Amino acid sequence: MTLDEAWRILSEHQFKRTKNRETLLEYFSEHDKYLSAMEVRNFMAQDNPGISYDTIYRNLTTFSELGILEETELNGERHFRMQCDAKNHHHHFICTECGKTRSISHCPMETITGELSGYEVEGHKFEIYGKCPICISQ
Amino acid sequence: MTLDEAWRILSEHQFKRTKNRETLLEYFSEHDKYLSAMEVRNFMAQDNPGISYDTIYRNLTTFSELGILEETELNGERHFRMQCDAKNHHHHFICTECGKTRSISHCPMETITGELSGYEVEGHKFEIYGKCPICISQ
DNA sequence: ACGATAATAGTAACCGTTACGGTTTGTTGC
DNA sequence: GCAACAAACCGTAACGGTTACTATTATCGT
Repeated sequence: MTLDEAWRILSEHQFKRTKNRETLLEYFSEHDKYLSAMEVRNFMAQDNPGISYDTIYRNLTTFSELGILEETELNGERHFRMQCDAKNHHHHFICTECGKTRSISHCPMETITGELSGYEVEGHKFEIYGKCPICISQ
Repeated sequence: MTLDEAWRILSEHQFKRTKNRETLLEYFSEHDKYLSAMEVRNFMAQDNPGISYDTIYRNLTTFSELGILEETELNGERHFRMQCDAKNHHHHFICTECGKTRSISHCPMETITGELSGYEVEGHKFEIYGKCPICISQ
């Protein structure tokens, strides 16, 4: 997702354009990986040393709900990344070393819904963990 | 997994048979669902009102490492259930209403490893969330 | 039954997250 | 551009699940 798309979604929902949100989106647009709330906070504190946790978490949660960010839980902490392809449903390989991700086009749900007749499927999570080629060679 | 199998694994690893562990295993053997650490604590407190968090978490972690329990993270809390089939790799549908689970035999990794040449896969998570037939009809 | 050592109780610290009251900032209509 | 209103923010404290520590107790091989 581009910055322009993100800002369009925000303005459509009457969210204001603030310096904090600019910094936050800029940070995510430059990283192709899941980032913890603390990593986000540390980056934003460079521009704005007194930034509040309230601001960090409120915006991360809002952006996640709007589909601007993707969220997942790694090691008991909330992690976020820029929504990479809102149109096409997909999953991720996540490098446990550097955190970088790689999209997986295949979705297992296609072949499974038949196995769950009588059940109401609301969602699913499919993530693969391991080492990416760069981290393997180091 | 049966209680006997669990105790065999424990004794093989020189873990002692204690009242707390008996209560804990009994509780899991009677529930076909993921239970939070707090649910476990509340149950065990009936027998042993002064039970320590240390005891709860140490045993849950130990049992999980030994493969007696399965562990997953739901809503930011650690949840555990009796290992249902240690031999055959499988995944779960998890009812978001009652917490009960249903095994899914199909594993998506079989069809995906080819897509990840150059990557070192260490693990994966595949969970389906929704409502089970019983909760739908209520 | 004894002694070595694992297991536990009681309690406090830890850490990521959430919540709150008061202040500042962005936007909208003039 | 300015006022007014609501949204967004800061500073800080509370919260909840988890982890850690020390002294005490229980288990098990001998």
